[in-house]
Amino acid sequence: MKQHIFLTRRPDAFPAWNTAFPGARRLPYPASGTQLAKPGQAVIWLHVAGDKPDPALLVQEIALAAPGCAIIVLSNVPSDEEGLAVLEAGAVGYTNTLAVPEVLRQIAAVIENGGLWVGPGLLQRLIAAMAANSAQINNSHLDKLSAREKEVALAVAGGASNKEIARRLEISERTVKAHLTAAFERLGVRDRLQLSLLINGSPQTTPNQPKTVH
Amino acid sequence: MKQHIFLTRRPDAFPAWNTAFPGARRLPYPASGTQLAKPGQAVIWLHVAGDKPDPALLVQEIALAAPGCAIIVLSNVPSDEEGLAVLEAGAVGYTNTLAVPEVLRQIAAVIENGGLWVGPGLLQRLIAAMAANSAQINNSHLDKLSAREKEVALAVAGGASNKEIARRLEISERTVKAHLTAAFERLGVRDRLQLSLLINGSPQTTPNQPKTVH
DNA sequence: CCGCAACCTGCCCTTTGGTTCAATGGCGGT
DNA sequence: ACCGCCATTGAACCAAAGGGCAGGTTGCGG
Repeated sequence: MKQHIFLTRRPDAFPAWNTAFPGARRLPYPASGTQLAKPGQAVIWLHVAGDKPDPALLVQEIALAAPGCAIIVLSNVPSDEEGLAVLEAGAVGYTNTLAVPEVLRQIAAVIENGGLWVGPGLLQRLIAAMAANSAQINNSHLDKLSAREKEVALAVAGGASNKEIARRLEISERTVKAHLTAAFERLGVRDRLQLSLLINGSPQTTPNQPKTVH
Repeated sequence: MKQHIFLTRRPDAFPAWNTAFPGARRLPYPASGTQLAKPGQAVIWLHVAGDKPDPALLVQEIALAAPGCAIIVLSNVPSDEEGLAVLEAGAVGYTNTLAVPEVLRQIAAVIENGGLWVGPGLLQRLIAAMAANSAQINNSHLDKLSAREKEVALAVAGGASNKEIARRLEISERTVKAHLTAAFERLGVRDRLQLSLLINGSPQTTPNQPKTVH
């Protein structure tokens, strides 16, 4: 079992930590440049209260002061944004300051096995976002279009005007319009802007009324 | 401790599972419509070998057969895509079939505390993707616009027409156009479509000639 | 008070986008 | 040969977008 170190500005509170790890040390934030722990020999629990020192920056500093040590952030007011920021900065865990000892030990166990600990809420958001992301990559909408319609639709999704597309494909502007009208119909959108949102995979696409099919 | 059930097509292998959970049952895949476990009373470990039955669909079926039960997917050939798919489908864990008993117990503990278990590799990818995503949300372009211009710009980026925006903001359509003209000018774009691409953070935005400023 | 920026609007105009009603020709399947 | 799908186009038309000109209000800092 590695050495556990709690970093906090208020060294007098939070008995849950002592309960979870009786042998842990409890320290104030270290000064920049100091050595906090032997490389890789400790687990750092970082308590952040507000956003006065940017939590993400703090994590990066601590990482320098204790190279190779796992850093877990405990936040008084956890938010998905903050969690994302600290994890991006290199933390391996993010949870509420008020977590009960059992959960703290749980997290420690996961971290010591090389895992990352993320709260269910944030994780759900991550998964949803990622799924939406991959959905927009192999975006099946284009399969509904004919070869030529696809070309035109992609050009529109890139921001081109009808005239530009006509020049690029060496067809008349009228034909561009014809392909577009067909594409709108097939994809159930109203105009080129919504076509673009659909193809580019906008976060929140308004699901238009699909217009009576015939 | 809840009942653990292993679902696999090959009921003869994987002694690690028995080691981790000596009292666990081991069953073949259930037929559609059958009741697999009492609602919420079990943890289902689902072993998937290839992608013959789509793992995600399988998860959804199992979820019906054992409502309220946590489902953890064990994959012979884990991949980020597969992990993402099964988590999206409702699984609460995803790991390698070859996980050692200690890790299996670890996962079980996390799941029983209401957590989700995701391998570090996938999690890292999720975080990176999410970070990229949020970066494009608070994109600095909007800061160049006035409060009102920002509102209409966002509406346009969502696919709204001038008429709709006018109604929503309770201003005349002419004013909407005025705000838009100003926004185009400030952001150096030509029309609403390119505005949308800029704000929604299109992958490859054609960086238009910024039109001689004056 | 004056200048300035933001916000709001009407009138009128041009350009672009989108549709309706056509028609022509190729190509593959029945 | 015929049908369906696709690509192409013209003429005409209407709606939407975009912008020039002109004019208002409000609020804020010098």
